[in-house]
Amino acid sequence: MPSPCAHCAVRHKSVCSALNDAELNHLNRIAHTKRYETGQLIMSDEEPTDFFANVIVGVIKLEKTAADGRQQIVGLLFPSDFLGRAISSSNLYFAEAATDVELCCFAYREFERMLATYPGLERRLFESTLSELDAAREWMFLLGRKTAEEKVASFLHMIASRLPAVGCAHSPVNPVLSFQLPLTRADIADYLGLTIETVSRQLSRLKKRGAIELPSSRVVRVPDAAVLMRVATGDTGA
Amino acid sequence: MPSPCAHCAVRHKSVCSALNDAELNHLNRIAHTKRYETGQLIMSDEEPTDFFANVIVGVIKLEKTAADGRQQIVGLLFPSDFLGRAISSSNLYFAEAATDVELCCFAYREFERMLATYPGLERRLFESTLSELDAAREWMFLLGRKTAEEKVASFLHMIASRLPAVGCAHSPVNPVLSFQLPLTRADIADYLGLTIETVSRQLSRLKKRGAIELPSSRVVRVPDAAVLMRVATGDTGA
DNA sequence: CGACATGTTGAACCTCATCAACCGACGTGG
DNA sequence: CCACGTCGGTTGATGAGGTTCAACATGTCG
Repeated sequence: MPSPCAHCAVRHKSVCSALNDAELNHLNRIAHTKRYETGQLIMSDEEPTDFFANVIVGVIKLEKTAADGRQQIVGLLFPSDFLGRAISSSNLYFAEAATDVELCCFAYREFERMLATYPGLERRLFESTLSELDAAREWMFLLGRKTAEEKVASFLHMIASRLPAVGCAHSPVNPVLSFQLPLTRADIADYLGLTIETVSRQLSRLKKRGAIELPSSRVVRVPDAAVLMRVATGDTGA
Repeated sequence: MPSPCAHCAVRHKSVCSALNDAELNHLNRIAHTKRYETGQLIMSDEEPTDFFANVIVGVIKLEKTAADGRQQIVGLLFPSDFLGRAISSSNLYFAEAATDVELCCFAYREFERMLATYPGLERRLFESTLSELDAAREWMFLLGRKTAEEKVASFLHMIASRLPAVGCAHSPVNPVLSFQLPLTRADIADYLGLTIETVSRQLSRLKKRGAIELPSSRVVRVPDAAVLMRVATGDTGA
């Protein structure tokens, strides 16, 4: 009998890709699905969490909050991404569902044991941590050096490339990108180090420029990804 | 005969701490020392590098550059830190000596083999990567949400806590921190997402406030680390 | 319908970037 | 030896980009 994992949407992109079928069966035995609604806390920064998880559906924010209320999103998790600090003790940020979320969870203890048993798994996790580090550093450049317009354009470009293609299947000929924003304006602002007003204004600006269309406030169409990319890098024919 | 590593300054803090004496001897056989002067390129973002290294002496900048010349430092490496992406292929940033630097280098191939042989080593490297990720995310908050004054205060506080204690040994009673800045104003600006002028002004401001003293432009004294910390977090008795 | 959350737009303000002058230290060459 | 240029750093004047405060629009839910 085939493992339920065989039909998993993220089977070949998640950390599970490091495991063969037999090993996957083993992993599957300690796994269980969990759902969260938009806005729910998934991992606290105050008390330790007792599980790891693969993101199956939805988007998760990793966020830092200061005593005075300032917030900064320090990472986003998409389907196939891994949640939870392998090893580690304290969390310096918390995880919250940005959309409705479905996770494939592994109890802490048992997953640690799997890590020890299958070295490929730990290596795969290491690789994904290195990717997170790359992404974080990319974002450091954005936060420190990009203008508001570049930030918003970069954000849209990133979302367009990371979001699993959904809803744009109806016109396979036309390479127009169209997607739903998984984040509110407030979330986007907290991700880009801006205010919601500035985000809103820059979106309007990009629309006027023709770099994007906004059929509704949460839906974005990108007629030409290259144009958006050029705005994102400040490469405006100067 | 004791391994040369026995007297290494970073023996117990670097990744080497994962190895016992015999293993260390093995590692030592593939190691060699390299020196760089301030400003020298250590790892390029264009061509792959053929070695990993422990930082023995000095400070290294990890830096990103955009086509139009904008720069952002995305990480600093201090003695005992590890340089080089275990695994990985391309580098998205380059490494440059911020001060004169001494490295303990390992050839790529052979170090990879050691990683496979001693799983503790890979795990130790994984842990240090997680710490880097934490640091990067901490810095994302700084870049996105802190004011110029908070940024500079945070930077000084970070340096004070990471820099190996040197030169302040003459007054063990008084807990005054005093240290040399390993970075120029331009570097500090690139690390904080500011301009050199703003960095300079904020340093003067902190001096006027009494949060720091500046015996010379590169030497900082911190009479009270708690005061500096409060400025760094915007906790100014509001 | 009203209450509330989300998003847009306008006007005033402020922080920080920009441009520029200046200082001291250092090294070089006439 | 001093004139000179360069480099790192400081300080001032000015202005732009983003924040703040505020009003308004839109959509959803009881």
